[in-house]
Amino acid sequence: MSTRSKSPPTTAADTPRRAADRIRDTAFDLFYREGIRAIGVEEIVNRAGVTKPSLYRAYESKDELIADYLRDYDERFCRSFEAPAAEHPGDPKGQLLAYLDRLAARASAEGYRGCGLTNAVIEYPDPAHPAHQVAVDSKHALRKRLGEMCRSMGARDADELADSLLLLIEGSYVSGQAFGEGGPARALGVAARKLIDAAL
Amino acid sequence: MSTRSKSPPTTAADTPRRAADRIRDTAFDLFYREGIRAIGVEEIVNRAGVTKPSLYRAYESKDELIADYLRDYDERFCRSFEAPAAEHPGDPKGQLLAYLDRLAARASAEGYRGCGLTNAVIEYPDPAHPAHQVAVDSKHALRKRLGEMCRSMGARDADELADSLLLLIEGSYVSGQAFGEGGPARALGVAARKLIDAAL
DNA sequence: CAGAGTACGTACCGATCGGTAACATTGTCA
DNA sequence: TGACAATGTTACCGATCGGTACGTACTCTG
Repeated sequence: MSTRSKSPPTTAADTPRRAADRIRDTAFDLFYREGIRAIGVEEIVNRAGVTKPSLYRAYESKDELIADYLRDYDERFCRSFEAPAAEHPGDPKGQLLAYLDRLAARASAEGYRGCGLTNAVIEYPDPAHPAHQVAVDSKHALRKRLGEMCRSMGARDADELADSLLLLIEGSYVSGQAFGEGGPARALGVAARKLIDAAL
Repeated sequence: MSTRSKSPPTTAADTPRRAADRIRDTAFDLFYREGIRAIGVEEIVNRAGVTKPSLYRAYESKDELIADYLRDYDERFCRSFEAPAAEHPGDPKGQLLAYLDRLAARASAEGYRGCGLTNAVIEYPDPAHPAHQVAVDSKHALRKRLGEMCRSMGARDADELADSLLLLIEGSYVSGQAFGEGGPARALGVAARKLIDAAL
């Protein structure tokens, strides 16, 4: 992460930190929870307890900050997606289901805000916008990764199974936001298992 | 512009029309294609060839216009969702699959922009915002309707099947935007058929 | 201690946002 | 003809948008 500290001899690990770090963390939180277009740079710096020039010293534009937020989101997503690998070594089906089950729980709980990358694609439909590009790249990587997992679990039409699962996953992201607690994402686990088992 | 005077209830169904109607049509198009937050009232009236006061004579605020757009969208959606009923009378499964197949085709084509209601939920995560409310109400209605259809086709756990299908549908909406042509929505039809058949 | 460099804040910019007031113009119908 | 409703015209409002010129405080080094 960003603990390249060479100078903070103090125990700065709680609140103070560098301005750029506070901006990044605050932007991450606000962009994710409230939406990117809904949040102005002014609000970010206010909540971060810094000032605008500090933001523009670290990022050359708001779009750059947005792109950085999305790259950060993608990184965290990848970690959380691959995390179950350790618990289920050599068991791609188990790994995938572990992620899916945790997703189902989060997505059918109150206050869920879906996937920041998916949301970004919708907020920025213009393919030329950096936010759109970063988010779409991430989605392509996910699709590919899903295909590999399905292939390595010996599915008949691995790509088709992967796409079906991707639809269920993306569906969970967005319907979690529309339905809140007890939303349709509760069906994610069983549906995925049915599709996987039918393809093995 | 060029059309000489003759605005009464003549055959004018092309361009002139009432200002309020042009505003509504233009807003529909722009909100859907570009996103709601991305479009200002100025751009709407410019493209509609009218002026701002005309907009504010027809709608008391931009939020009102947004809500009206979403109600309009919901109306059209319901029509397109129920349309297959005529072609498949007394066959809920056939009706549902007919809608799904058409959705799969649209959602895996270039330039698809998903569901305006789903997009609105993401653009306006605040449950107090009218846009959020209209969109969420529509989604609840869809979930209910899906449940009825699954029940009337004799599914074992109709609500669970309905939720699974809803995940696939919403997944198609959003991933259509991220992947464009040849996206995962092409798997919608087969996945839905597998889940339905497994539940009958 | 001097000076350099880093890190940050104060105050401001022009543009655009959603929204409005006041008035002129038009076409329709009686 | 004359009244009315609908629309356009122009100019404006305060707030907020993304972005910046410039001054200041700290700290590290010599």
